[in-house]
Amino acid sequence: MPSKTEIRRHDLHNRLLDLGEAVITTKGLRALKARDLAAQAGCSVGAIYNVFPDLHHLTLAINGRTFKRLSAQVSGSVEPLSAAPPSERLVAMGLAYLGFAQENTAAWTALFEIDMALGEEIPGWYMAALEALFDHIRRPVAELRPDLSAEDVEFLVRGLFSSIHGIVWLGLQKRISAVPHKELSRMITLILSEIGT
Amino acid sequence: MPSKTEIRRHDLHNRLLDLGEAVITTKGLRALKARDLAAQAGCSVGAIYNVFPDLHHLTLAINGRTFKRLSAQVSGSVEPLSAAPPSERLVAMGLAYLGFAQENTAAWTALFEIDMALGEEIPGWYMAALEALFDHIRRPVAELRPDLSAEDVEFLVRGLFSSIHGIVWLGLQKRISAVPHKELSRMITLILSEIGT
DNA sequence: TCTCTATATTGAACCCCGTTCAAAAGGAGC
DNA sequence: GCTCCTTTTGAACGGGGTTCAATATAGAGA
Repeated sequence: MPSKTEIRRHDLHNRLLDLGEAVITTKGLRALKARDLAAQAGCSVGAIYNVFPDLHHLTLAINGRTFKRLSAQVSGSVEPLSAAPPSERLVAMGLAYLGFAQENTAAWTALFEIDMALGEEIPGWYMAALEALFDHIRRPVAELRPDLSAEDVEFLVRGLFSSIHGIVWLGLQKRISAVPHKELSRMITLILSEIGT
Repeated sequence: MPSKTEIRRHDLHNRLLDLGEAVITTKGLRALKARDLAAQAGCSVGAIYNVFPDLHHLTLAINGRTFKRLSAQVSGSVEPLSAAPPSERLVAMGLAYLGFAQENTAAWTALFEIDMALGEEIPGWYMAALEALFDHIRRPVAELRPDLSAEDVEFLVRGLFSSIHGIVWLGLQKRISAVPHKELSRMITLILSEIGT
C-alpha cells in the first residue's frame, strides 16, 4: 500500500516526464531547464532531485519513451510487408526511420545528442532498443545475401543501420543545411537498393 | 604597415587558435573554456572577445584547420591510387575518412558537434570542405554506375558519404560503446563494395 | 621628450544554469 | 496534541560565457 509520500513522488515523477518530454519534443534537449521544469510542475527545483538523480537521468527516461515510439512506428511500417520481397522490406525500414526522425526531429535528435560519457552507465535498454531496429534489417539482408558469413551479415546489418542513420542525421542537421524529404528518401532507396542486386 | 596594436591582436589571434586547437584535439569541444584559454594565453578573458566575437567563432576557425587536415589526409590516401579500379578508390576514401576520425577523434567530433543553429551563419567553407570530400566519392561512383542519371549519381554520392560518416560516428561514440577499428573498416568495405557490383 | 586624447585592454561583475543542503514542513504513531 | 523522523524546500554555491566602466596604452603634435 503506497504511502502519501510515495504517491506524491510517483505523481511528480510522471509529471516531470510528461513536461520534460513536451519540452524535448518541441524545443529540443538543450531547452530543458531545471527551473522551468519546476515552475511548470508546480514544485521546487530541489524536488526534481528527489525523484531523479539529475537531469541526465530524466532525459534518459524521456529518451526511453522516444525509443518506444520509434520502434513502434518502424515495426508498424515493416511488419505488414512480411510477404513482400526482402529488398522492399529493407527500403521500407529505412524510410520508416527517416519518417520518424522527420516527424519527431527534436526528440529523435535527443536520442543521440545526450552525453553518455557523463552518465557512464549506458542503460541496457539503449542497446536493446537499437538491436530491435537491427532485426528489421537483419532479416531481409540474410535473405538477400545468403553468400555472406553470419559474421559479415552482422557487419552489413550494422553498417546499413549506420548508413541510414548517417543520411538522416546529416540531412536533418541545420548545420549542414536541411535536405528535403524527397532527396533523403531517394538517397536511402539508392543505397539500400545496392544490396544484393 | 601594421601598428603595434594590430600586431598584438594578430599574435593573440594565432595564439588562441593554437591553444584552442590543442584543447579541442586532446580534450574535445566541451573542454574549451574562456578563462582557461585566457590563462594559457597570458591575456585577460575580455581580450578573447577583442579578437573573436565569441567562443563559437573561435571553434569555427579551429574546425577550419581540422577540415584542412582531414582533406589533406583523404586526398593523400586517394590520389596515389588514381590508376586503381574505382571500387578500390572508393573503399580507400572511406577507410581514409575512418582513419582520420580515429586518429583525431576529439577534433573530428568537434566538426559535427558544434552548434550551427546558434551561430546562424554557416560559413561557406564548411560546405566547400564537404564538397571536396564528395569529389573523392563522385569520380569512382560515376565510373561504377554509368547507368545512373547525373542527379542519381549525386544522390548516391551524398548518400555514400553520409553512410561512411554514420558508420564512423556511431562506431566512435562512447555512448553506443566504441567499436574496434577492424569491425568498422569491414563495415565500410562491405557497404562500399555493394556499389556497382 | 613630453603632453594629450582617442583607442585598446582589462577583469570584476552580470546573468544563466545544474546541483546541494540546512532549515522548514509534513506524516505517523502514541 | 505532541513527538520524532522523513520529506520538501529554495536560497546559496560553483562554474561558465559574456559585458562594460575603468584603466592603460599608442601615436600625433608641440
